[in-house]
Amino acid sequence: MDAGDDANGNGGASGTGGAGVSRQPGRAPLAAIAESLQRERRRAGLSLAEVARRAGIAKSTLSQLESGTGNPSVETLWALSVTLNVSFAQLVDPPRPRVRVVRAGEGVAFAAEHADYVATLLASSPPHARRDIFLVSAEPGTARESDPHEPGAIEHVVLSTGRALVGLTDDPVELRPGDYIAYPGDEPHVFRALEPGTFAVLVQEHH
Amino acid sequence: MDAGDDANGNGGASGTGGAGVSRQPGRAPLAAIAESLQRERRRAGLSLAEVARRAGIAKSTLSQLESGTGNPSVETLWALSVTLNVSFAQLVDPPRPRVRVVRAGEGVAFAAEHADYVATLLASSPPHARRDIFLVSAEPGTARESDPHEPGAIEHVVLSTGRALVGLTDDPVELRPGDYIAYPGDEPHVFRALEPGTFAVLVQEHH
DNA sequence: GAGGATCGTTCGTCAAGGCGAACGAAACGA
DNA sequence: TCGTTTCGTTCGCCTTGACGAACGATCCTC
Repeated sequence: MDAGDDANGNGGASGTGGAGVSRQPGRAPLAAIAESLQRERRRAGLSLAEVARRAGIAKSTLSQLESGTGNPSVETLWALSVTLNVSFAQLVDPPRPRVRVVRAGEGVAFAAEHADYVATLLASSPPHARRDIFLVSAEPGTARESDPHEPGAIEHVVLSTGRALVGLTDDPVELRPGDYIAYPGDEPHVFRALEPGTFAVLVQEHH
Repeated sequence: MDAGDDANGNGGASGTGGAGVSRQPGRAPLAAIAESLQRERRRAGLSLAEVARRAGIAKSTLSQLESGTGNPSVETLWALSVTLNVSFAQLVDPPRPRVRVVRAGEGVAFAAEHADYVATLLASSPPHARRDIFLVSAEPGTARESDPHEPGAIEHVVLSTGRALVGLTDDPVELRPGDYIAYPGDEPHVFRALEPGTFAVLVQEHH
């Protein structure tokens, strides 16, 4: 991984973890951490000093970590994971190849259920790519509640204009233009426009 | 760009979390680790001394960790996760739904090579699913030309506000709010804002 | 109650993590 | 060529994690 992702993902841990759990390699994956740190930093196009500054650690420390020397504390690694926008688990867990199966016949059939909610499919996922991109146009009124999708699904929303309450039904977040949110698509979630002319970009990932 | 991310991640949460970006729990979850350690140990019905012995660490150390004091190194936590048969991620991440929010203006801003172009990484891709989501903020002026990425890469752009010329360098297309374009990322492409305050959502896929 | 065994915490010591500063290497420009 | 800037590594110093031993508390049995 890069990193991240998890956005979903991996979420967690869970996810990941899951798997990983049980049999972990006896040795702590310091080398893997070193690799991940450097890869993610380069990926972001940042210098060692810059990342260290943002994470609030010494660049000498980061240098040692990237070279595989050292055994970082949880706080140090956490700060780096936050700065690099990578899930903590992903830094530590050896990136295992995950084979995912997309079952035949699966597909998110999408239709606007409510008049005050319109989603336009911009890019549909080919058989093996698993992401759909929607442009969502919504007006204040009924919220659009979605039943959970397949396990592991993740949704990303970037609000373009207006205001909206988005996220898990339990705990929605108010978004303003430019705000971004990601949440597990396999739990009940909601999209409720708070202003007329609310637009958003929705990226759905299925696994 | 790419980056990673997790944006979503879960988060980072998952772990990681997030990153800097967003606000994950800014603080390292030492309290959560403490709780998890004790819960898992009790679940296994083992004494503190026994777990310490199996993990090869001092029981005093484990005692402190379970009390929330201390900031364990990766090796120490790893040894405990193996002994308790719990994924490392699970120890660190509180097993909760991960919702990640990146507010406008937050996030890892990619510095733009040009002053009039800023891309913010919202979600980065995991190792095998590769997609990065960026919020692009651009001002009229120099165009932002990108060198080709890996073969097979595809970019999707949804314009939120303003106007922009987007697409292959040879044949860019003028986008208005709500417009969408997709083009091969492995050919030279360009993003040129035509109005001040132009925002767009960029989804990169690599293969 | 005294003795023993087990539990988890606290204390003193030592090694290692983390830091700032200095250093060499490489890339520009004058 | 020299000076400047930026990169990443290396070098002492100090703080802190980790250890082992001792300690009080609890729960037994005799």
